[in-house]
Amino acid sequence: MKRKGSRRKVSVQTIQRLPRYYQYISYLRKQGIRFVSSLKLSLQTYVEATQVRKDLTSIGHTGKPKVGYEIDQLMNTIEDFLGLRTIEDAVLIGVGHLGTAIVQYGGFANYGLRIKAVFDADPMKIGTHIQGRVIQDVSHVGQYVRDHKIPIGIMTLPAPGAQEVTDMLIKSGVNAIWNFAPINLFVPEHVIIKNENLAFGLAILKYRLKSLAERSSS
Amino acid sequence: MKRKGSRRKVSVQTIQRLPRYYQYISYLRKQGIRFVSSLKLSLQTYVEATQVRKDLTSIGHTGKPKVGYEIDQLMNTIEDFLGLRTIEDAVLIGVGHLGTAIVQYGGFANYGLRIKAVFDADPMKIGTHIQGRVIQDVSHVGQYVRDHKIPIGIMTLPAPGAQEVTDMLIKSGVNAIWNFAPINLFVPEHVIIKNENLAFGLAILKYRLKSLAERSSS
DNA sequence: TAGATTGTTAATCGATTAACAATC
DNA sequence: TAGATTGTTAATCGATTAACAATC
Repeated sequence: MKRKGSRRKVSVQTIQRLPRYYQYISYLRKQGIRFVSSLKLSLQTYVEATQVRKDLTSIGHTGKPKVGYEIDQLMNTIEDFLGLRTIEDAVLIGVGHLGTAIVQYGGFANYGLRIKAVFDADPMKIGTHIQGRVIQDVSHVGQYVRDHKIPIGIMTLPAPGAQEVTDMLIKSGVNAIWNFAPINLFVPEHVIIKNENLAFGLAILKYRLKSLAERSSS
Repeated sequence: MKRKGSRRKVSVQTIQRLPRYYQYISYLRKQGIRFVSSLKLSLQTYVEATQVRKDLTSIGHTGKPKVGYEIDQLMNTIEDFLGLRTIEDAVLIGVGHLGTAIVQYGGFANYGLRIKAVFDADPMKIGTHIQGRVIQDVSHVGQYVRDHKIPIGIMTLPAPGAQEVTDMLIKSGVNAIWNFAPINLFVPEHVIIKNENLAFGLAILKYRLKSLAERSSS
């Protein structure tokens, strides 16, 4: 394995912007468009054009003056950088509506996620099917993770019990937890945790609405 | 209305951290705990204690040396600052699994959101019920928004068609769009847009997994 | 070629962190 | 009181922006 020289560290801000560029160029590509400029990316993502160029430079991508960035190439670069082409297996725990939405949504396949098995605690659900998968008893998830060396656990279960199941998954060997339960899950240092909480986005939306109302009333 | 003097502008970073503090202190409060220190908040949210104190100062909240912050008061301050106590009405368009999950989740009520009516394009769904609401024909949503002066539209429909429905909502007078369709929606300047995309979180998780693998292999 | 667009250096800006006095 | 914890000023750090030369 050759190293491409020690790159400067890429900031978390840059990493958070990359998926947004990626979403847009995926869309352009579907339309058959082959090149994109930093200015176009800027207008679409509300990131300064200079910042776009810096971000792309920082992950080792270069464009052509007067032409811009070749979309196919850029997709490859971003996919490689974020590791989207490595397909990772996951188990999902909690087959409620949110869990079902995640299992059914085909888009995650593009990001290298494969949901291998789903689990629930509800005896009424266990044994039924969803998207070609049998819903299994959550008490068997540890064994499954161990047997299949699953690296990712997706938590779409209610908050009570979520930490317990997380602990079990980690003991069984998962490396990462993608958490949608409305609770901050704790994991040991060597485990990756991504806590999502839909209410956070709502809080920010409400704040902006409030600010809007204050502005227009003054 | 008295003004509390012109406060310095609160940064977006601070605003993004507030919901995390809020989640944690809500949890503490349920346990009957009355005070919290900046250090405890720091350990829970991975924000430096100094930063926590600065954030709280910046929204006009003060604590007591040696005691910390009174949780009830702090909840009030954050709720007021973010505007969570103002209850706003919303319509939701797209009653798939994600839409259903959002309608059913009781937690949003704490953030001042009331989903008044739900809409879908599927004739099989129109007329059926969900959580005490009749699913209405999406072609009537504009009229509904106008008649009831609804300020928020929640988009949980597939990407194709999402922009059209958004345009209609805006023409009918909504002030804000909370978008879960996997597409960047465009709105005029005076309208608030919050684009959510679950895949973005996944991309970041994948990146961390990749980095973890690289570290441990070297 | 002329002009558009990239890549990069330098300047700015603002967020974070460190240090510590104030105080309950 | 002594000590823990807040609130704030000053220092640092790094991200963003501006400017512009390079170049296709």
